Amino acid sequence: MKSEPPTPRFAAEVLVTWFRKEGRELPWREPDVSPWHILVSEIMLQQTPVSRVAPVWQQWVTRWPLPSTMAAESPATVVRAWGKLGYPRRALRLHDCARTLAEEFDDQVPSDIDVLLTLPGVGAYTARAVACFAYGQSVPVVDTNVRRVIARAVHGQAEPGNPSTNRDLRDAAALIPEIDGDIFSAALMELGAVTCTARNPDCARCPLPHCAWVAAGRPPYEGPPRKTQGFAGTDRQVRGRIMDVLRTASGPVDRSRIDAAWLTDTTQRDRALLSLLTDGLVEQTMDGQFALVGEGES
DNA sequence: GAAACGTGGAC
DNA sequence: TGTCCAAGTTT
Repeated sequence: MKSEPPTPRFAAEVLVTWFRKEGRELPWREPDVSPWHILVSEIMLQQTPVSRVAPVWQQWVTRWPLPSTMAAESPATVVRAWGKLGYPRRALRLHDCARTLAEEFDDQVPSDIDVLLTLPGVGAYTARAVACFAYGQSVPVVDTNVRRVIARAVHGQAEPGNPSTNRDLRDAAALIPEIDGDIFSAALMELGAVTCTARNPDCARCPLPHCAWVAAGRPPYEGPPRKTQGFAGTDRQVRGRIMDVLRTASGPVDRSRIDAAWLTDTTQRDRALLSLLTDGLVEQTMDGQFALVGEGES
């Protein structure tokens, strides 16, 4: 007899059960982790792998137990503690966020998605991740993993097309069960992170009772080539070099130290430095030296 | 919607 | 060795 695809409800129960048994024991998933610390983990995890986030997050939890304790620090201190997680503007925004929470939210992280969205560095993903993981709300949480799982299991495509927040949220919302919706959202992400991965999806271990992509014979991705972002020789690399000099230094440095960080193209070097000043990551001191913003404040 | 934005591990 | 990829947000 012909077997129908299982109902979404059935698939959801299977996935929730799988997650409870197989889900990774990540430090921010431990009981009694505060919403503030979950928010910190989510910001750090934006485009940065779990393995690199974990040790830094552990230090931050101990060092800054409340938004107000972080807000009391200079931006330079926070950016330096951010280390080499990448995209240091995130550290700056998180510091801003801490200040906002301390001053306007009584040191508490709001639970309402629309309020969360007003916080610096908090976008469509992070707002829902906090609502779901910190407050147990049954809401769709769409990251790159979820988009990939839905592309495969639901749409039968090897890879998702270009992101579309509204469409992606609708897709994910349609799958959420009435019971354990928060666990389900976490499970969907986890499946994409550990099993339904970008490179070598481990279909043999997939708990889903039905996958449209597998049913179609795992056809290769058909669609416009996705834009790959280079790095070597870009302004981003130069910014990274300059930030590394400033993070490593204990205080303001001479212009010559900045210049030594990128010798091949002085125009590009100047442009990168200017962009760091514009971003508010770097500042120039009265005597013409350069430093992480707020260096010497606290 | 496109482009910019770090860093390092894996293949 | 070079490309791909990682719990996205902002402009």
